[in-house]
Amino acid sequence: MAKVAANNGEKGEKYHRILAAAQKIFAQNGFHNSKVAQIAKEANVADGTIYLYFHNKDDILISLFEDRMRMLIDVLRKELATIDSLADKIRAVIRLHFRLLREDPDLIEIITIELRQSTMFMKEYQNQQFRSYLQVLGDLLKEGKDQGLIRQDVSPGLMKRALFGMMDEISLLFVLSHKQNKYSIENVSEELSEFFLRGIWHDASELP
Amino acid sequence: MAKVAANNGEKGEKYHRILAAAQKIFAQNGFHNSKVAQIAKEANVADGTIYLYFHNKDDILISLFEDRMRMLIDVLRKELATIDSLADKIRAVIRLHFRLLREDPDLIEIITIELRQSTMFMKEYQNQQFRSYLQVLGDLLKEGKDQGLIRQDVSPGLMKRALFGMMDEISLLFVLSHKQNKYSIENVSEELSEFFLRGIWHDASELP
DNA sequence: AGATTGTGAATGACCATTCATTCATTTTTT
DNA sequence: AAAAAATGAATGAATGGTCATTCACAATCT
Repeated sequence: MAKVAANNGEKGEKYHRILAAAQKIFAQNGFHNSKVAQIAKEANVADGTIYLYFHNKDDILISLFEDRMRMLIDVLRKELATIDSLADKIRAVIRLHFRLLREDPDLIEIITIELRQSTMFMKEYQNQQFRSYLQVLGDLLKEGKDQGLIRQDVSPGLMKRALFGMMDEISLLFVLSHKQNKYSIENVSEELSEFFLRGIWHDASELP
Repeated sequence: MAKVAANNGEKGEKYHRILAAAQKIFAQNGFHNSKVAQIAKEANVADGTIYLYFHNKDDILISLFEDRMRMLIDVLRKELATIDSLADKIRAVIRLHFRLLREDPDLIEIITIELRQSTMFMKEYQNQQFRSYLQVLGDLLKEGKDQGLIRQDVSPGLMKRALFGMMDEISLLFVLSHKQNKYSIENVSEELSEFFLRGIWHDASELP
C-alpha cells in the first residue's frame, strides 16, 4: 500500500510508462497489429505486469485515449481562457490541434486512426473525453450564435463535428505522408481557420 | 478460364456475391472482428470458395473498397455532367454523399470506418480509387479558382480533403447513432453545402 | 474423360491472458 | 537491532482458444 503515486496524474509511474509505450506501438502498427508483448518490451516491463495495471488490451487503448484527451482538453481550456475575441478562440482551437500534430504526432495518429479503428467498441465505453472535447467546440459556436457573430442557421452540434472532421482528415494527410508534405503545418492551420470562420460567420467582411 | 463473367462488372456473379456479403459483415462487425467463415456463410458459399476469388482476407476488403469507390465515382461523374453551375456541382457532391448514407448505409459505414481501419495496410496498396474520388473534388475547386468564383488563397488540395473530412465525420455521426439523430439527412446536406461554399467562395453575397 | 469449380474438415500459427514462482521491501517478533 | 515472517509487485513460460488458410476429395461442366 502506502504510496498512491506521487509524480503524475495519480496513477503511478509504471502505469504511465505503459501508456507511453502503448501510444508509440499503437501509432506505429495500429491497435490490432500491436502485440501486448511489444508494448511490454517498449515499457521495459514483463508481459504480465501490464495486467496488473489494465484489465486487457482494449482497456489499454481506452485508458490511453481518455488520458490524452483529458490533457488536450485541459490545455485547450487554459488557452481559451486567455483569449477574448471569439474568432481568435476558434483560431486557437485549430492552431492547437495542428501544433500537437507537430509536437506529438503519435498522439494525433492515435486520435486520427485508432479512434476510428476502435469506434465500434468505443461505442460501449461512451468515450466521455471525446465528447467533452467536442463540447468545448460546440460551446464556442453556441456563444457566437448568441452574440450574433455567427449565422443563425448554423447548428453548433453539426459544425463542431464538421470542424473536427476537417482537422482530423487533414491530420491524417500529414500523418500518412510522414511530413513530406507540400503544405506547411502553419499555413494549413491558417487557411483552415479562415475557411471555417468564413463558412459560419454572419458577415465575412466583418471578420476580425 | 472461359467465361469472364457476363452480368456485372466483368468478374462473375459469385465474386460479387462475396463482396456484397463482405460489405454487410464488415459494416456490422468491423474488419478485424469479421470472420471469413461468416462472410462465406452470408454469401452461401464454402469457406474455401472465397480463396478461389480472393488472395486473402485483406484482399477482400481492398477489392470491396475499390469496387464501391469505382461505382461512386461513376455516379458522381455522371451527375456532375448534367449540371452547369459550379456551386450546384459542389452541392451535388455533398448531396450524393448523404443520399448514399440513406440508400446504402453499409457502404458509407465501410468508407467511414474501414477506410481508416485499414489505412495502415491500404497505404501499400495506394488506394487508387479513393485518390480519384478526391481528384474529382479537387478539380471542381481548381475550376472554381480559375473562374474567379473561389478565393485565390484556397488550396484545392487541402480543401478537397477538408470537404471529405467533414462529410465523413458527419456520416460517422449518423452511422453510429443509427438514425436516431436529431438532424435530418436532407438538412445536414443543405447546411453543410452552404457552409462549405461560403467558406471558399470569393464573395459569399454573390452565391447563387 | 478431362477440366474446372466448389467443399468444409483439418491444420497450425498466432497471441492474449494466466498463474506459479521469485524476491525486494516492510512489518513483526525476540 | 537482528532475525523471522509476511507481503504483494513483478516476472515470463505455459496455456488455450481463435481463426485464416489449405488441400484432399466431390460435384459439375464441356
